[in-house]
Amino acid sequence: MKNPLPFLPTNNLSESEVMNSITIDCCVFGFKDGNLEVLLVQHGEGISKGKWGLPGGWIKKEEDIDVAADRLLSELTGVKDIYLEQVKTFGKPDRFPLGRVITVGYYALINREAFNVKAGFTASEAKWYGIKDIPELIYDHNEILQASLTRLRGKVKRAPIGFNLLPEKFTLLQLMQLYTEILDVEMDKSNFRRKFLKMKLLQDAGDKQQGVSHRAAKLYRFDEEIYQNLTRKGFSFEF
Amino acid sequence: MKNPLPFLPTNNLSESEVMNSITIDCCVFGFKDGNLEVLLVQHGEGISKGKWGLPGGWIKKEEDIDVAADRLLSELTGVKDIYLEQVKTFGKPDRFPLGRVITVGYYALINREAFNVKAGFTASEAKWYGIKDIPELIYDHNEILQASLTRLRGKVKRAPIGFNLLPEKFTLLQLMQLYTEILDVEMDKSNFRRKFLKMKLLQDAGDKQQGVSHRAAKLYRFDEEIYQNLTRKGFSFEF
DNA sequence: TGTCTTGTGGTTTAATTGACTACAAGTATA
DNA sequence: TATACTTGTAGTCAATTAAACCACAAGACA
Repeated sequence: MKNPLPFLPTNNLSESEVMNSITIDCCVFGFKDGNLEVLLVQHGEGISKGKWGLPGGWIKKEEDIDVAADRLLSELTGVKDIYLEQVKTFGKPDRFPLGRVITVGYYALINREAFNVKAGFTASEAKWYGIKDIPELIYDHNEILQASLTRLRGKVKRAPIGFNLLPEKFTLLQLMQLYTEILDVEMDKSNFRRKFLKMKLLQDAGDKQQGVSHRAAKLYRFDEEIYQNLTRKGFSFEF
Repeated sequence: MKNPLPFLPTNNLSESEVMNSITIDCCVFGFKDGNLEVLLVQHGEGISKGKWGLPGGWIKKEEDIDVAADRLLSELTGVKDIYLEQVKTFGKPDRFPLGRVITVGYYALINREAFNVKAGFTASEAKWYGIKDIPELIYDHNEILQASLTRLRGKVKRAPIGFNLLPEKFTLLQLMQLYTEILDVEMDKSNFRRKFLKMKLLQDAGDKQQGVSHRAAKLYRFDEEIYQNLTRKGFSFEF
């Protein structure tokens, strides 16, 4: 059966290898210098040439959709086991201009210090954009991005997923800035400190910041094991 | 193009009218006598004959997926404008035994007093099951139901959607029982009362219960307008 | 030495929660 | 008519939590 939609990039997959009416689009979040950013790619071919959009691609015929999202992401970033969560499926009949394509939206959180975006994927270029400086994107990608952001904001209050955006060791102020940026609220550093330490989710890393021009802050590490215990009881990060 | 999956019921749609690799399944919640229930249908034809599952169906080629879910539901229940929310898309390659079919899961909340399930749909029979008495369902429908329930539990704490399960006028104790049942927690009627009234979401309906063998309780009504105002500020139903 | 910045440990006060008590308003029935 | 029974409604009180601040320590830098 011929792929009825030959106008979409196929990520080096032949047309017969993929499902022909459903794709995946992924909103990759990163955090740098206190700013929340999103990884966008510039389409190098087809009708969207030159425009920015979310990275995405086809699902293989015998591939789980979560696996497809994971594959797409490691093809793009070179990193495996990225935090990934399905957001929503977008299915307006006219969302894609050249045919009916439904897309499953995901968002991902990555530690920007630990990877480099691979060039040459299906896109000619990839670039980080600050969350407040998102340009007009192709198709309904602005809507997907907005839904991802809303989901991230909700999730971050109920589960400690924010750590996926930070390096392994971090200071309490960095953590607070992360929450401040994601939730877009001001908070008191002293109250944040007390509240977060009381949860006992953080492990003292032993050492301190290096090379800063002020008093060096203690470094902490997120303790996955302790978290698993707390998860059963459930807890909240309302600030 | 011939529908490659002629073994699925098509809800009176011809094969050429639908997308052939994607369906919708819907978990319909109802509330009766203090119990949370789910509407299941028994498949009357095909390989799943005799087994129970969630109501579902195909998406038309030019139809938004949310619209398709809404259509499916009003075909089944005869009620329009039912509260409906997309939960998640399920895409394991082997979830459906006879071919690759991805399904978008929704859940719906309906007021059981306001409708009758229509017989004859794609199913030979439809029946309400208590949330604690769900049988083994076809395909991955148990998983879809579980995800829907989890989503409902989360959502009900952050938005006043529970009212969709109640008749227009209800007592505070009915409302509390609804929360008790959905969240599976005990609560104090007096504290519940205080907390809920403080939100000022409820409008005094003016009259009282009729025909009960005890002191008649005041009836309340959910005030959509007031809710819209509060929504902007955000609020929580933690009990 | 003094000043600047950021980190860290507190206090104070108001608001919220959870557990509980008391009683009011009806119905059923003896 | 009186009594018990059930559910609705109101209020108390101790314990906890949250928000707004304050004070100072630890280093860097001039």
